[in-house]
Amino acid sequence: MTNDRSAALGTQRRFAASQVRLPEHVLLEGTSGRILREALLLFAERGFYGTSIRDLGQACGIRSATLYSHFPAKENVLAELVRIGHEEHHRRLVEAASAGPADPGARLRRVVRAHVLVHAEFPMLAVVANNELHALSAELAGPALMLRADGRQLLIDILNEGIAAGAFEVPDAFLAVTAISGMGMRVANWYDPSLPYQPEEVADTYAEFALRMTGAGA
Amino acid sequence: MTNDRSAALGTQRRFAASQVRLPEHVLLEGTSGRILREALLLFAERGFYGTSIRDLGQACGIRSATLYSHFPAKENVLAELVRIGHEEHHRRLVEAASAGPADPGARLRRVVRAHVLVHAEFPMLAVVANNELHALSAELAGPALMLRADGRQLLIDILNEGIAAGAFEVPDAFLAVTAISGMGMRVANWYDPSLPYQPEEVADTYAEFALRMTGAGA
Amino acid sequence: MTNDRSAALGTQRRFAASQVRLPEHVLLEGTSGRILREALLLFAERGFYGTSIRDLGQACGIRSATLYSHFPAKENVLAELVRIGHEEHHRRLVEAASAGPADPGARLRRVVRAHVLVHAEFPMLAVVANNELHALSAELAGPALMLRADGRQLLIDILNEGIAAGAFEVPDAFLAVTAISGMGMRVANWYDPSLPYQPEEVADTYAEFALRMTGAGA
Amino acid sequence: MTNDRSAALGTQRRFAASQVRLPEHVLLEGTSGRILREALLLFAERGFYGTSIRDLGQACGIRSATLYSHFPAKENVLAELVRIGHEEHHRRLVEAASAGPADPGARLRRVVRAHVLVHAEFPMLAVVANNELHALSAELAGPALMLRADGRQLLIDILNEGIAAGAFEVPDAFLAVTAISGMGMRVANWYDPSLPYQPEEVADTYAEFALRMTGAGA
DNA sequence: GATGAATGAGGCTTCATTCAT
DNA sequence: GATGAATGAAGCCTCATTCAT
Repeated sequence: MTNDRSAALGTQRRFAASQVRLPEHVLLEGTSGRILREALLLFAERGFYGTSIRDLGQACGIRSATLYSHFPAKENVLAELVRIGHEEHHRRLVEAASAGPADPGARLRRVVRAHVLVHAEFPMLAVVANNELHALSAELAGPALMLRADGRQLLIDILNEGIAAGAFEVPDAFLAVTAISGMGMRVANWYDPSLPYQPEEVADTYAEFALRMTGAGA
Repeated sequence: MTNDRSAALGTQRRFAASQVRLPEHVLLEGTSGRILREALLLFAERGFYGTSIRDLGQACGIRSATLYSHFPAKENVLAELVRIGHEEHHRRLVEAASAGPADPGARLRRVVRAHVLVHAEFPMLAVVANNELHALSAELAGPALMLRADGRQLLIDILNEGIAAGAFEVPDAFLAVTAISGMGMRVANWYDPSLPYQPEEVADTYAEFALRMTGAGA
Repeated sequence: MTNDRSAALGTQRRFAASQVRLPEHVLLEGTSGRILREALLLFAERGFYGTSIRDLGQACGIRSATLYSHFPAKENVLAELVRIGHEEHHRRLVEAASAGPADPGARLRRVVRAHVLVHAEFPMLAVVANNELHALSAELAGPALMLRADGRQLLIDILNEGIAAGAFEVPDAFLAVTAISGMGMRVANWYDPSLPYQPEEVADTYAEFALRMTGAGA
Repeated sequence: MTNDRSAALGTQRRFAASQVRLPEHVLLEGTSGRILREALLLFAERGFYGTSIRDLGQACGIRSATLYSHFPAKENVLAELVRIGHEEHHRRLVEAASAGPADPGARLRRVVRAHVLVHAEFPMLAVVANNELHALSAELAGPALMLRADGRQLLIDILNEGIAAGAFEVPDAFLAVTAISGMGMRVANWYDPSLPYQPEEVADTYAEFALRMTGAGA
């Protein structure tokens, strides 16, 4: 670890990443896509309430009124980003849980890798999805909250399975889940492609940490 | 782990705690104290930009204009909360690092305990300090950022020390720091006194997790 | 008179009628006709300023932009309705004044009948023509104002004629005109086909009232 | 009747009066009063939707934001005017119905006089109360509608009473009420202090008209 | 300390209209 | 004829802040 790194971290406010990225399957063409991309950056940097629609319009090169040709309201731009973020996260978690050997250790490793990877690959999206959810109405936040609960349950099940199978030995399963989940979520706040780590390296290392926490480390 | 717990977690937006708490040494008498306490709740729930001074005044039972008899501006209310949060966090970290046996494992355990404990005891304060910092001007955010960097360095030093001494064996020291730091920070988002865990239990368990991550677990 | 009737009247805002009607000779085919009919309802209910072209487009099943393929501007839709309303009113008044016995009593009866009839048969049109005229530019409002003045003069002439001939005995001719004209105009606000009165009944009765007012009642 | 008069009437859009008047008991001091007075003129001239809060603020010599120190919303300014108008109208009607000789003819004369008088004395208020009610939400319009229904019932009762007592002979009581009520309401649209009629003259003459309509004329 | 009134700036959103497709 | 996207203006309202009382 160099001082440069800590210096870089020291000035961050909400996150370190500087590149706007969205999952590949997300349509980014046209004005709608432009709006989503610029909103991702602005909402991540300044928060939903800290971003005015004039800010957003200016970033997109349109008048703020034009925004309403593409989204019903400002809130719906956020809702779309939150949806994309949660769906991508959930999709990867589910895929990781099911694809590959079924033993708890291998599953845990795959799921933690996926969890971390999505936070390292899409840090802004994760920051927005995790930190700006409170700005959505209950109606618009609902789907995301359901996916979130589902993903958490997936991790809980693996932990319980591993404990039941004698593969894991943890002081407390619930706390293990919060710890594993939490450390992965925070990756979005500090990871930056300019750091000398590939997302996969972080994912692998965090997976190793998770296995060590469960007493099943290599 | 029961489904009840995960269900309760599933509805959270920014944090689970419901009780406003500030460190004991913080003066909370008079209108100024009332303002700080209500601001803590509102900023944690809705964010700085999502809270108007009218909201704040109403919560305090005063007109918004009265606020200016106690604070120069809205931003200074946040700055004060951010200061309190970071100072408490830093004070505890430094104290934990210095008090007690000097071997890396023991120090790491004490520091992680302190880190987690402050997030479990003052979840709202931590949420505000961690998530609303971006709403402060560089000038007002500066002191907090310095304390934050200092605390992180403290953890880095312990890790490096333990590695040098052969007490710790980690894939990567930087990633270990981010993981340990991150899982502790997220405690503020899910911990709630109504959960069947005392803050100390969480702190002890997370410290155990940290030691396991460093290969020095019990 | 039952309480039911007065209760029904009690909830009215601008008018009681619920059926959109326009004079038979008005072309209502095609999209232009549809626009006129829907505008009649909306302008009557909410007023010109209270109706957006989006509202109007939606009611017609078209996009608001399509409206401009049929009318130069929103104002011209109103102008057309105002024109139709005033022309129909004027045409009927003139016809009533000229067709039939020339004695003042008979003429007054016919003219009042026509005046009331048009308000009972086309209440929405009358409400729009009478209440929304102020939303038209002077240029577009001009023709309607001329027809209106002409119609009023027609009534004035009949009154003066009857007075000169000794057929009428009124305290004040001007006030008699305002009273007769006014009570007829208000018919548009309360008449509803669901009431147990045919438009002709109302017209006959009001004509009788007018004659009584002039001292020439049956 | 001169041509001048009809010419003057010919250019009117919504009403002829040019002087802003409110009942004497209405507090008109301070900014709130100023707002009410200017709103009365503007709403009468251009309608509620045709008047922007910037228009209103400018007329009052304040910024539009200041309006919100005195009224919760634009709609509440209208609601207050509507309330004042309906209460004044209702108060006078009730007073006229009860004060004086109880025979139906005398009561009818007094009530019609009151009805007309209030429309001649406060033409703008009447125009706003009668024509802009549709711009109020159901909640805010409710009280006015109740007063209106109550006033109408009062007239209905007098008519029925007179008929039962043999004092009146009308073709139809309901239509007599609509005619009497309607001709009085329209006074607000044409009466102007510059006309060579005192409000009392109009009221007396219209009362005479009403009595003639009921067959009880002098 | 506390407040009501005032303000300038700006919030989000809708307005009527245009135009290339 | 019809439309989706765009626009400049304007809609109502709330913002944080000031200041005389």
